[in-house]
Amino acid sequence: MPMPEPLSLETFLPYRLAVTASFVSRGLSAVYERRFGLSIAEWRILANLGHYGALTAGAIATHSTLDKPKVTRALQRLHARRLVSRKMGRKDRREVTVTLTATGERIYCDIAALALAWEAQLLATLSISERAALLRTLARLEVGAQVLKQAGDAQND
Amino acid sequence: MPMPEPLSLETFLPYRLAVTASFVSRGLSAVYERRFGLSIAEWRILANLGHYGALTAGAIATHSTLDKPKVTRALQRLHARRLVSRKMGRKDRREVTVTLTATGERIYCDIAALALAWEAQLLATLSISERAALLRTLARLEVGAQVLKQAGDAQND
DNA sequence: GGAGGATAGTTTCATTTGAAATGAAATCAA
DNA sequence: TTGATTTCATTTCAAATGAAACTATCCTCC
Repeated sequence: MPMPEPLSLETFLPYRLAVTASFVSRGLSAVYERRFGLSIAEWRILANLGHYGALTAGAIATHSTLDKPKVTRALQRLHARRLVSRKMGRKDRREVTVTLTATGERIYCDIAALALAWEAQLLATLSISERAALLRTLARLEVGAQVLKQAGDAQND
Repeated sequence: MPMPEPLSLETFLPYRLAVTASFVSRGLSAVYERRFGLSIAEWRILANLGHYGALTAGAIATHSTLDKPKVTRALQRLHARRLVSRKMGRKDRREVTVTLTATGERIYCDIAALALAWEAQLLATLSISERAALLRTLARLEVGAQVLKQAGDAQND
């Protein structure tokens, strides 16, 4: 006797979320990869610096959910292209505070405009309330996933 | 004069989607990685085979949005563990048709049960209609992103 | 003050990745 | 049939990845 089919991929949320995020991410990155030669990590860092202003490398890693080596390497490339400047922390000299250069700021603004236009097209079929609901739901899932993960990890130690 | 700040990462959908998907994906994978020693790619393949039945390697790649080398390698590992069996296509002998073995089926069912339980916990804070709305919205975004990407690629050729 | 321990960022190195090349088989065209 | 073209899966190889080790600095407590 075949088991009842319990897991339908079409409606299994972790799967749908991963697939959608992958499509959206690749669609958007096509916009800036080709034109500006930036990786996803590099663009995320520019976006965080553009949005929050000067940040330490660690703060970038936290905000962007990139791991530390990725941040270090992306910053090296961005620095080589003179899109960011680095300054040793004056109080804590282990810290590196990173800022957008004028060129970096310009590129950030250019990409931000393109990214927002792309997002607007993507969201065109959703109503305002649907967009709001989506963001609210995503935020809740993010918190929920973190809580569940911690609970699971704690159980296995 | 500073430019008006247009791009807020807190509400920029591609970013939020990527972050949420990453948290959810890692949270869930913790459930089966440790207990069953399966990578995300391996589990996705099991899930597709369990759901759709026998598939060719190419069909798996399409359904799972994994690239072809990843599918090949994951199948090699699954085959070495005797969780899947491979059979040369009878009509087209380049094709490889992959099926779950009895062991594979059993592991798939075990993980499916765990995955569904995990999903249920994750979704506990959402109402039925919120869940439905989320799935509907994700599906629309997936299509939209594909269409936009094709439009963008066409422009740059 | 200095020993022990945390913390910020970098580097190392074994593993993973995926774009492109390859091989093998099918299909099309002449 | 033969030659050119396409398609399926695998392999290759240069590049990316990330866990763990490392360096430099800071902090704490005796």
